[in-house]
Amino acid sequence: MTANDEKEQLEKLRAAIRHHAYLYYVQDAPEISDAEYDALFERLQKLEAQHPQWVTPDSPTQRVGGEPQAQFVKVRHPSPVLSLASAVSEAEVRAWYDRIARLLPSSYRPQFVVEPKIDGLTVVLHYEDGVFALGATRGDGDVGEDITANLRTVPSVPLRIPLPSDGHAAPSRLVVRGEAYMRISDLKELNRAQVEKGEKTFANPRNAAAGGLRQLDPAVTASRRIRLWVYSIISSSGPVPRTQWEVLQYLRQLGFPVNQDAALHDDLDSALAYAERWMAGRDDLPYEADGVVFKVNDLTIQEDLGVVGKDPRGMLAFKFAPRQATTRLKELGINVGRTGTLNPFAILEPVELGGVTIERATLHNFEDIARKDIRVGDIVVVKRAGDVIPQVERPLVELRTGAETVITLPKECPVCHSPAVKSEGEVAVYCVNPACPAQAVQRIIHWAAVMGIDGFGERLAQLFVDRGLLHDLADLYFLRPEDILALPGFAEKSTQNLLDSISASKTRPLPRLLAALGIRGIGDVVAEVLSHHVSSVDELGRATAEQLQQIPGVGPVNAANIVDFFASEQARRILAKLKRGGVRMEGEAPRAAATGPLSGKAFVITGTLPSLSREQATQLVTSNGGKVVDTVSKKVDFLLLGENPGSKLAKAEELGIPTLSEGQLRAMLQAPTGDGTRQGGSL
DNA sequence: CACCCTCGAGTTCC
DNA sequence: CTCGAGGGTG
Repeated sequence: MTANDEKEQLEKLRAAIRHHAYLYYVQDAPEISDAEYDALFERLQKLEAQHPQWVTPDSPTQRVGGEPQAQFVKVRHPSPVLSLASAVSEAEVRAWYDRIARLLPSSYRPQFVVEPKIDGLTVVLHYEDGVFALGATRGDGDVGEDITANLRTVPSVPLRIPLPSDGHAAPSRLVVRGEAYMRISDLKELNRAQVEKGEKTFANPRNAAAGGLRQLDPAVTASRRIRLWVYSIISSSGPVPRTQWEVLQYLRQLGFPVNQDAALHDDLDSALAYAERWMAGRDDLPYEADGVVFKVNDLTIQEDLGVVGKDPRGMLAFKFAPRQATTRLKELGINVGRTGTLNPFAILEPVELGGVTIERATLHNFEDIARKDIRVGDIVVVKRAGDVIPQVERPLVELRTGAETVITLPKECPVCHSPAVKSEGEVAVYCVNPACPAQAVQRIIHWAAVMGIDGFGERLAQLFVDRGLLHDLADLYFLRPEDILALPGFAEKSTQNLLDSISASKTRPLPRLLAALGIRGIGDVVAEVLSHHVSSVDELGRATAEQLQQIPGVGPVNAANIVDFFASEQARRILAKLKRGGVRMEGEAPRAAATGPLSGKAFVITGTLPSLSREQATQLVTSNGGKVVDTVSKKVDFLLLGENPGSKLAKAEELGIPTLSEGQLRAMLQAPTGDGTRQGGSL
């Protein structure tokens, strides 16, 4: 074989390998087996080894290797690489549309391209004379980092723009923007390998791709199975299509990998419908997406619309509200409850979920932690219960590195360092010190909330305790204006408001008072029942356990809790102080349950009512003889239904409980005699 | 004694 | 909202 023959064969091999790599990585439709591909590749390597002078930078063999770099060089982008404004609801997308429509000629109806928003790392690729010359991260949008050596190892990054099939000539200079990402399956594999090597695992594909591309040693990047999708042209020496849709076709023709799920729509409704449909199937995608991007198709219009900050007006990310996220559990925190319970919570690496950044989440209790085997350092799945309260669902055990630490029961209270105890057969762990300052703060907050001292929450309670102004809840009634005024954030007016609010709390109905004391196991409902059997706090204090157990809803445990409470030195002191402070400790005139058209009926309120606050609605129901309870159960007669109801509605439907609107409730009150309601017996 | 139903307690973020 | 557990019932 002559040298010329060999050179020709070498070129053919390269072309064949490029072709098959393109089919495999870009089209995802290989025509030959992996083994056949490997054979071609080995043959090329051998030829190049024999003729090093023929090795070119765009040869498929040049994807691997390269010298590790000392650091990344900064690269200025030819024009700013913009970011995206985002929306989390259809309403926000429509609001965006309304904003841009006002800037457009009134007769103009924009088309939209909807593209998946890939969870990856934005990269900028430069081609000189059709050859991959420079690749950079987005950085701050103006300046990124040169990661050319690493991007060369990514198989779907064309090292040379494949010759287009339809006669288009590749421009001599072309800069494109794309997203480097990992498939979910590849990430899993990578994490498995990381665990074996005892190295750090990745919580999501974006971190893995970003970590992979920011390796100083390209050989490491090469092992990461990173992929690419390209979706826009940043600059070109040749003609550029005038619409986004044509840009995607053009990039595809040039041989770049372009996501297949992009779609062109003639109006916003159609685009939104497509987006919703596509998002619904997101769990089945091989890659992670965090939403879609809406782009005004006409690029001239996009330019005319301009930029706000770094966000082009002509584009919008429509993110789906994820129901869960994964992040690292950095540390274990412990809260002290009002009753002395030590409650574990997770301190997390901040993660966005449903439009808010989550930094903490409840871990419920230590048994739950043990059952789920949650450890400090774990990557955990976090979700928001009822779309509000973050909780740690489970650890991703397969992502463990061995550096995680098992969570054990606390030995002592994190605040007062008294011993922590767990009684047999009980889940909760308690701080044994009744004088624990953390408990005092919680009891004060509870008192203030139940007695209706507005605006006195955790922050203030903590502040007042720290400053030595409050040692227990009864001290509230001995606060002096000058002490409050000296505190940060308080002036004349706010001081007076607080004092007025405290003063107003001195005369509350007996059930409020009983609930506010914070006796373990005694909440709103039991306090209400108790108030029908005693006329004052003192009378309750004199009751024996046997007497208390006669009261419905009070069993041996609650009876003992009540007796123990009144026997404690601390409680006696506080009760005496409350009396001195002028707090009324008796009920009003002997009370019988109010009677009226709603007698004997139990209501649950859900959602926002048109004209009544929750408190007003409760008042309205109780003053007409009805009862308002918090949870839907078989004993509930009606669900009072407002706007945006929560899960109570589903529960009520399940139990076949009728719902009422505020209007229907009012109509029931108007009715001369209820609808055959039995008169609730007064106790 | 084994269930079922309700209540209490604690929870996060804006 | 969720879970544990108290209280009542069969």
